[in-house]
Amino acid sequence: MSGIAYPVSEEPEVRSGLLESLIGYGLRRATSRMTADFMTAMGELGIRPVQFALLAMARENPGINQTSLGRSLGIQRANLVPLLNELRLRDLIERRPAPADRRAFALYISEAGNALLHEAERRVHIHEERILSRLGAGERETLRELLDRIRAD
Amino acid sequence: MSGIAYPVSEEPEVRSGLLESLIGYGLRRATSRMTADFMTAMGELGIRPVQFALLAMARENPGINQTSLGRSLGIQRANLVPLLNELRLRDLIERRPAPADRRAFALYISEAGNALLHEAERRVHIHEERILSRLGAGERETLRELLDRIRAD
DNA sequence: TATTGTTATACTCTATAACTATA
DNA sequence: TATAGTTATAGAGTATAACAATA
Repeated sequence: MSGIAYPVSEEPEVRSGLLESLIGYGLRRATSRMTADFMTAMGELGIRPVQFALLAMARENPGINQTSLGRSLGIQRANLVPLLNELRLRDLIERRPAPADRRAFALYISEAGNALLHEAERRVHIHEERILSRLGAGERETLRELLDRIRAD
Repeated sequence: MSGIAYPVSEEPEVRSGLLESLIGYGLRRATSRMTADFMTAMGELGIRPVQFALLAMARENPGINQTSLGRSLGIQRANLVPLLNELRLRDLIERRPAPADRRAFALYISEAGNALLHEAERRVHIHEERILSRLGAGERETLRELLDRIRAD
C-alpha cells in the first residue's frame, strides 16, 4: 500500500470540520473578507466601515446627538469621540450646541461630507455587487433577514 | 397640528435606511453580537474565538505547521506567533520539530488542550443555540451556505 | 441622581517590513 | 531563490473607569 494519494505538488488537505459547522466562524470569515474588499473599494477616499456608517447616520438623522448615534451603531460613547473628531477635522461633519440640552451636541453632515458619502455609496454598491455576485436577489434578501434575526435581542 | 406623535418617554426613532440595506453592515453587527455572546459563553475558560479555532485545528490536524495553520484560518504567520505562544504557555498545545523540515514545527493539541476544547465546544453549541434560536434547522443551513459563498474567492 | 460628552487606559486584531535558518 | 518562523511596530476596534457640566 502506498498510503493516501495526494494530488501532485499540493499539500495534504487541512481539515476544519468543527469550525465549518459553526455559524459564528462563518460570520467571522465572511465579515473579514467583506471588510477587506470594502477598504479596497474605498481606495483613496480614506473611509473605513465605521466612518461610512457615521456619515450615513448623520445624513439620515440631522441633529442627532452622540449618545443616540453611538447606541444605534453599537459604538460606545467613549469610542465615538476620536472617531467624530477625525470626521470634524476633515470637515465631513459639523457639531452645534443642541437646542434643548446644553450638555449635548447636534451633529450634521457637511456639504463635503455629503459629497464624499455620495461617492462612497456608489463604491459600496459596486463592492457589494462584487462580493455577492454568487447570490441572487432572493438569496441576498434572505441573508439580510437572517442576519437581522441574529442581531436582534 | 401637533406634529409627529411619539410613544410617551421614547426618543424619536433613529433612521438607518442605507446601512440596513447593506449586507456588509448586517454581517458586522451580527458578528459583533455573536462574538460578545461567545465570550460570555466561555466565561472563566479564557478562550477567545481565535484560540478556539486554533485548538480545533490542532486537534483535527495533528502535526500541522504554523504557515499552513495560519493560511487555513486567515491569520498571518507573524500574528500567529504570540497566539501560539500563549497557548503553549498554558500547556494547551505542544510543538515538536517537524520530521521532514528543520525550519518548521509540528503542532499538537495537549491532553489539557483536549479537555479544555471539549468543554469549550460544549459551551459553543449552547451559545450558538441561544443566538440562533430564531432560526430553524433549514435556515441555519441556508445561512452557513450563503456565508460560505461570500467567503469563497 | 442620572445623563452627555470627555479623558485615560488597556487589550486585542490586523498589516507590513525585515531578519534567521533552513530548503 | 524561496519558505518557515520570528521580531518589531503601527493602526484600528473595543471595553472600563472616572470626571465635569448639565439635566
